[in-house]
Amino acid sequence: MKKILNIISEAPLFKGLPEDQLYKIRQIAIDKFYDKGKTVFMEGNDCDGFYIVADGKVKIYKVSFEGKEHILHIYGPGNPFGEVPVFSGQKFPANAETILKSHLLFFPRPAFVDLISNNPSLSMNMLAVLSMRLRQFTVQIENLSLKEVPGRLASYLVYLADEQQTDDLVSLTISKGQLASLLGTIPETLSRILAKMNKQNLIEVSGRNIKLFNRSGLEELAEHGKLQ
Amino acid sequence: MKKILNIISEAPLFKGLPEDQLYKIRQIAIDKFYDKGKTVFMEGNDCDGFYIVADGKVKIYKVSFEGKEHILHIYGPGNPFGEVPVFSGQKFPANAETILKSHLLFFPRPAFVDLISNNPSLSMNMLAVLSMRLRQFTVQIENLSLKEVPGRLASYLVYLADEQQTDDLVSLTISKGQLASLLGTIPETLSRILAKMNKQNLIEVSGRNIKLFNRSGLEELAEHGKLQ
DNA sequence: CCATTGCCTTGACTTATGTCAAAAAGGCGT
DNA sequence: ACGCCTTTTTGACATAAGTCAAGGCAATGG
Repeated sequence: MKKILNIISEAPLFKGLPEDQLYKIRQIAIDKFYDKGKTVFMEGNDCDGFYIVADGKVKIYKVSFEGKEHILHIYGPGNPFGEVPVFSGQKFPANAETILKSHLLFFPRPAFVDLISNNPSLSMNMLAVLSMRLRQFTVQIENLSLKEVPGRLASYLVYLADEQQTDDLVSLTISKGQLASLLGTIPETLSRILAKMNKQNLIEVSGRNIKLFNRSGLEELAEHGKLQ
Repeated sequence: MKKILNIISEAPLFKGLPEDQLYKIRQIAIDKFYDKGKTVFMEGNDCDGFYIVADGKVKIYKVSFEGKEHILHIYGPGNPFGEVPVFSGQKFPANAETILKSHLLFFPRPAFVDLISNNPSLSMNMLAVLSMRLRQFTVQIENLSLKEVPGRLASYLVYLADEQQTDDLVSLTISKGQLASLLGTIPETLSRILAKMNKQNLIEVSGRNIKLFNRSGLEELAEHGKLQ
């Protein structure tokens, strides 16, 4: 129970809130447990609340008519998801599925709306979180429309290195198939591009571990595209 | 002056607010006038506030290293833009430029943050607006990664027909070059696809007016892709 | 130790879309 | 009506990336 309060207090959404508020928030949160590969909600479902990942990992994705899947985000501990329709008052715009055994906190819409409309600093936090999301989407759209796959991959690798605070050895936290989907491409293409980057001594791939030989080269690639 | 209050009261951001609040909002808004083709802000600029279009039209776009431009949105009267960094506290994530002679309302950040943190229903509105934006972005990303250009164009035409409340004759409010950029492609490709759709009796193009001969065919195309 | 399963890679091929260059079609002011 | 400009269309071509099919690799469990 204490651990949960910890997660809540460290989630971006609730950061900096006074302790009594955190308690109230904990009180309206409902614990939900999922095995790996379980659906949390599906596109078109009515939204009765949103989630925060306490433990595990969740992918948010859309599926094309032909069944091709595109992953929009992968969220881990502390990240909220499904909060958009809470405010826009519509159905879920995408699917959510656990990719690990997960523990989620569910915040029912009415209770949360109540909470937020009585707590300015919570609503400011919420605005900040949504704004960050919008910013990330802007980057993602830029990547999809302005860069080719090698550029997107390079961005991702640099981003990973940043996140993992290393400048030469990153490890993928998702399968290559999922990475392909996250980058808006297919496994075959990803595989070929990784091989090409290998050949050009930009990186060295062994399984899910990738050594970055030439970080500035990757950054350049992420910026300007072309992997001749 | 009265007209401005009208615009404010009808903007989604401020819809449903009590009159005294609208006055306060009007008081912190600064009028700015731009000729066509003027830059409002550029990517990386410090954000000192956000804008609402009172009159005219503004494009939000990103530019790739090679100078290729991708339009993210086009906003008209009543739409806010540039509000993301107000809350995420960062620089502008994209460029904004008028595509018509425009009258914008500028809301300085400190005054607006002040306003919002003292007014729960304004912050709820703001949350709803940001959520809608996120939803639109989700659709846009889906389009870019899951559909080919014909599908994206078909979506856009159906959307336009909806917006213009007609089921057979729509008129583009932007140039074809700009439309291409909005769809994440180039004018040549757009032109060819329009010609193809013509040949298949889906539409008839004359200048900026497009007759939709087969709306359900377009909807199908928007869903499933492929224009054989 | 082998077989099964899921994940990843490779090869051959197709196709959508971008590039470059030039012509055609529209606006607009004089 | 004229030339000047921008926008749009067309054509020939190049290429990134998807499709299909097969094979390799690694981990897991009998």
